[in-house]
Amino acid sequence: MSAAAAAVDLLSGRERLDAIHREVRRRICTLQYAPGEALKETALAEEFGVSRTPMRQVLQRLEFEWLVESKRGVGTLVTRVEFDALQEVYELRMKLSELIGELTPRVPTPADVAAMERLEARCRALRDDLDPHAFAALNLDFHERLMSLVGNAPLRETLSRQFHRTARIWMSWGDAIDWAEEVDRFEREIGELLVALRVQDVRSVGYAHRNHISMSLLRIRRHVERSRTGEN
Amino acid sequence: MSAAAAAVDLLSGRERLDAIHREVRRRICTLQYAPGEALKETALAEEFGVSRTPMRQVLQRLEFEWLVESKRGVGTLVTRVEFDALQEVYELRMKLSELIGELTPRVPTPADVAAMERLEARCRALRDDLDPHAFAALNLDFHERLMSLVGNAPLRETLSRQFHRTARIWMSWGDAIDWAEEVDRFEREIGELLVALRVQDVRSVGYAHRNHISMSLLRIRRHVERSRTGEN
DNA sequence: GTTGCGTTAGTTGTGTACATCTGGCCGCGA
DNA sequence: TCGCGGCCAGATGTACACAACTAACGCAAC
Repeated sequence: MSAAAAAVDLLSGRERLDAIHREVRRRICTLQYAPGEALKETALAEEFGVSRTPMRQVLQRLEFEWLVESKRGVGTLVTRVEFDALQEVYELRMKLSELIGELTPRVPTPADVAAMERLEARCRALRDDLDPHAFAALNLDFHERLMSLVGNAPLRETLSRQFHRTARIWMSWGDAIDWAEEVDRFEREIGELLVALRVQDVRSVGYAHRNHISMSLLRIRRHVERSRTGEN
Repeated sequence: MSAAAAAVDLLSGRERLDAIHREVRRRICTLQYAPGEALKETALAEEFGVSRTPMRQVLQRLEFEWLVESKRGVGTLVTRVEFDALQEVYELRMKLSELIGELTPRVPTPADVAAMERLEARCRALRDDLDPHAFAALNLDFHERLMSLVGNAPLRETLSRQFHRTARIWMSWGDAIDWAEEVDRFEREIGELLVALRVQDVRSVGYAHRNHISMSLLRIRRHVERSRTGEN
């Protein structure tokens, strides 16, 4: 068992499986596990100090979330991020984000504002110290904060599911991405959301988030088209 | 192994698990398994001719869909349908239904119209021969047909997930429901959808479906409030 | 050099024994 | 008669051995 997995060893039953699931999902979404990479049940089980049986439960759950794909005799492959499939996810995420403020959201508290301000500070710190993994981690934490405002549980679950499916798309470009610009845009999104949060206008939070998803999609599409014409 | 499960015995691997999953889900949604009932892994595994291991995979999948809940030492309980939780699902389903025609739907074909007309005929036949189980089965088939029009795969998956979660609510009322009226309403919904289908207007299909979900929610709410005041 | 095939190491899928826990039953005592 | 507490049948959770399958490697024939 590894040191990183020692923390989850204290937990038992369902909580332990949830912790392992979150950890593996985080590794996938931060590209610690590369797309196409084969995860081995035995190795993961040993690392987390469990047998293959519960480990397989976790991987099956990740398969439902479209993050891995088990192939008999081969391994459990981390899914590749393909723009054509993810475009549909983006379109759905845009529509779902509008619903954040429409379906009985939770009223923002000063604690929410403070937490978002901390995220803003972390984002600012990234401008001078670029680190794709740290950027991805910030993105995940930001998402979790945003989700805490969603009062409708099924909507929250659906949003999270679709978010994690697309979370890796930024990381998969390698050096073709202008990180400074991305960090800048992200900081601006957090800033916009803070304005809406301070006046407790969750509807505007949802719309602002939708706009940023929309702009992300446009940038991704431009990038894909450029690289495709470049190949031809 | 039972006779009903002999059909799935020919399949192998993932297809077999999918078939078992659909069958158990159908039994839950048609109230063949009552809410609160304890399903036993061993009994189900024996019936479907598999061991506990793959049977547990199916049940875990049903747990993700909120249709069952595994409790150690007790059994795998079919979840109860509680209005307060399902109200959120209904609100999300209404919004999602509007998206059916907005997110690149498939263009309806004459085959779609014909299939929907067959469903209409089945519904008409139910008026004279009331059978809650047959009504539920019709509802499931209708849903599947409707979903075939949804071009956006993540939306289709989300809609199905939330539909199955609420599919049992009609059945759980027992004799308090006016079946003739429900069948009548359902036939009218199919009729409205047919009008839109014939002119290939999927957007109207989505909106009509949303309206019927909305009216369903109102009727359910009235029913719940009436029964609650009756209890006090 | 290239193509084809048999072998094999290694992976996921399945079956099964055992560990752990739960809820009800039974019996004892007040 | 009621209440409490230990016992136990039976359920899910876990570990592990084995089956089934895949891809790559080596070798032989052309």
